[in-house]
Amino acid sequence: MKKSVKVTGVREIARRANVSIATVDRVIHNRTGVSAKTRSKINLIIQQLNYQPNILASRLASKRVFFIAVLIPGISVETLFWEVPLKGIERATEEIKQYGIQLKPYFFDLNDKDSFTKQAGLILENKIDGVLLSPSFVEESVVFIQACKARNIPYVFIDSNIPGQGSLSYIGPHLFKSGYLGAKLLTYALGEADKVLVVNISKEIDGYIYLEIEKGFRAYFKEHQHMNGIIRTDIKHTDYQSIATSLSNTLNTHPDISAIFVTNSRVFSVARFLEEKEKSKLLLVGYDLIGENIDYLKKGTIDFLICHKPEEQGYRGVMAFYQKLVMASSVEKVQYMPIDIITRENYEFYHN
Amino acid sequence: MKKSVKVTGVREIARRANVSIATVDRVIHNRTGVSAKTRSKINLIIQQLNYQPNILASRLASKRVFFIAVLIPGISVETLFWEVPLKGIERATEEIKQYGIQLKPYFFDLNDKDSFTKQAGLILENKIDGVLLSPSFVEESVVFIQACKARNIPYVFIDSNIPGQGSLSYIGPHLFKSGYLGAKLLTYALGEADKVLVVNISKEIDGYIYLEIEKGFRAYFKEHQHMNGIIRTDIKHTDYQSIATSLSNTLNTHPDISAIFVTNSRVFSVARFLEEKEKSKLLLVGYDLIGENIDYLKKGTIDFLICHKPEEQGYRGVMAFYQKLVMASSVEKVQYMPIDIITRENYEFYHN
DNA sequence: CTGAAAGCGCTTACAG
DNA sequence: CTGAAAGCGCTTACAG
Repeated sequence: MKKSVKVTGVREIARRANVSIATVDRVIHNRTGVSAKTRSKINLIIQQLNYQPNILASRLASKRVFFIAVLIPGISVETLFWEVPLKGIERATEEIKQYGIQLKPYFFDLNDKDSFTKQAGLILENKIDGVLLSPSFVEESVVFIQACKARNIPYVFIDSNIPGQGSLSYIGPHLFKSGYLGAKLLTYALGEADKVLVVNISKEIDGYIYLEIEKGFRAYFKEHQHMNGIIRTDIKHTDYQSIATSLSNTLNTHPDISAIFVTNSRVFSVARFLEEKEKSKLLLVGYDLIGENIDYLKKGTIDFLICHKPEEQGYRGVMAFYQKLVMASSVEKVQYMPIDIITRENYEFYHN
Repeated sequence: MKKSVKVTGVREIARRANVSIATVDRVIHNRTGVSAKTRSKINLIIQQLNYQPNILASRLASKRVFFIAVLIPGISVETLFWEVPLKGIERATEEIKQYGIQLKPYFFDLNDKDSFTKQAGLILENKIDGVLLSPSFVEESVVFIQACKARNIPYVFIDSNIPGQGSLSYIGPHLFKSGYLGAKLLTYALGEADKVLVVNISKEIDGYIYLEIEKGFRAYFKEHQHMNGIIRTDIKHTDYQSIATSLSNTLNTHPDISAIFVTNSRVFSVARFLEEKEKSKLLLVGYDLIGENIDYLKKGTIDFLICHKPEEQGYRGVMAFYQKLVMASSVEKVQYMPIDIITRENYEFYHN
């Protein structure tokens, strides 16, 4: 059997540099213990040959396993949404487990900032090579990623971003433009003098996410010089009764509201209210393809749902680490997801 | 250095079966030259161990290269659309070339059935392991895939389907539902008595694709008991003058048309006509995010573009073969693409 | 029908 | 700071 004919492997580099392949390996992986002279000689040859390491051989020979911590909200009745990114994370994990990447999930409670901090602390106790996280709580996230930085652990944001924090990547929506599109969708049912209602149902009303979405929403109306008044309602209690009471008040005060924009996935509660009050004709737009929302979309109570490819966010989040750690290639710093417009005519193709 | 501790590799199987690893390899790959007895003994052990071959090692050791032929329309001014699937094909190829998959493109002319048949003939002259094709010409495609079947070559359809032909996979839109959604989009600007116009600009007016789309389109109006009349115009010559003349006639005959649906990417020509005649206010819906369409979308002359993820179609088409040939795993028979609704507010996130 | 051995292109202790 | 050699888990001629 003939010796390798590959003229661009470590063996060939070693031959040209007059060193052993072990030394070549040290240079390729930037390890210590090589004289500056040897190092630069080898680097030159690597350039000349345009050497691309064989990932298969590399992963096969190496026993090293990369551990990636995943810090996202746990799945509850209230946050079914997070099922879907998790599914994407699992799909990616399945695809690349052969390459020695292992995921460790840490779930926090979206109603409890402390749970985030606690899980973040647990992550730091272990030896990990990366963190995939949803920075739902901005301040707590910043504290955590400072600690990651100090330890030289790369991190990737999904779902929402904290700009300027040096993340390996952000994978998620352009929130401003998402709100902007939401406003546009409302206009399909808007008379000249009609008012629109923005509903925010969340304990975290001042969160970065909602602020960005609302900015985009208002920008649309401003740019298009629509004279329609924008009413805003904040509902801090997420139980149905609180929501119904609040909406009842608002709609009584402003009978000329003809379209409603809900800034998150709790739009189904608004849909329920409209059905009960027989106001289903109001145009209703909200977020996310969760089961309850789909029901109202099918019935026509919800007219549009906006989605940001949650499954793909999870998938790409894991893949970002695969690219960096296994392939040693660069990762796009910002990966905006499409802002999908979902109606009852096309929702089935976005499900899962 | 310790011997492998992996208790589930070929070595362990060989040890348990009291044979050499070469024989195990023969059984794993269903090769001949193993006695029935030995074969079943080994298969049993494989089951017991739930053995999963190490793809890395397998591809590293094997010098075999899989050749996949790609049979799609060439890119011309008229068919810029096909740039995008090709991009997806190239991206996938780049990702998996390490695994010994090589692509060979064959381009045909969408205006010339013979060119399809000719390229198909060229493909069959070579030794190939799979074909990725757009079955733009149904009859010619059927002839070709019969030949593939006879040679046991798997094939994958993208962009449009020929159902019941035993393809490894179909990756593309659900055309009926795409037309159905198109109809829905038109209704956002429809008065009770308005008429809608369906425009088909193509030499191949009776193609399977257009028929399916139109079926879905008409189904929507029927199901929703809209009384709006549907006018249909076929334009067999794709130059602008022919299109303008034809549209001019139709719109003069039916001044009550308020919305237009173009069944393919040539919607930009209709947009140009509307602008020139100062009829930009008509609602206009068409297909595909090609440059010229984007221009009119931005200006508001085109209101909606429908897209079916052309880049992903190409990407997944290649990956289907990777899954089958390299991973030896199963492939989903039908992979419907989302039917994306594109407006000027969200188009940028679908581009490329 | 079956097996021994070389090899795929890397990485990893270990010895010096 | 450097190198020789074993090994990762498979596949592939070749010999019998």
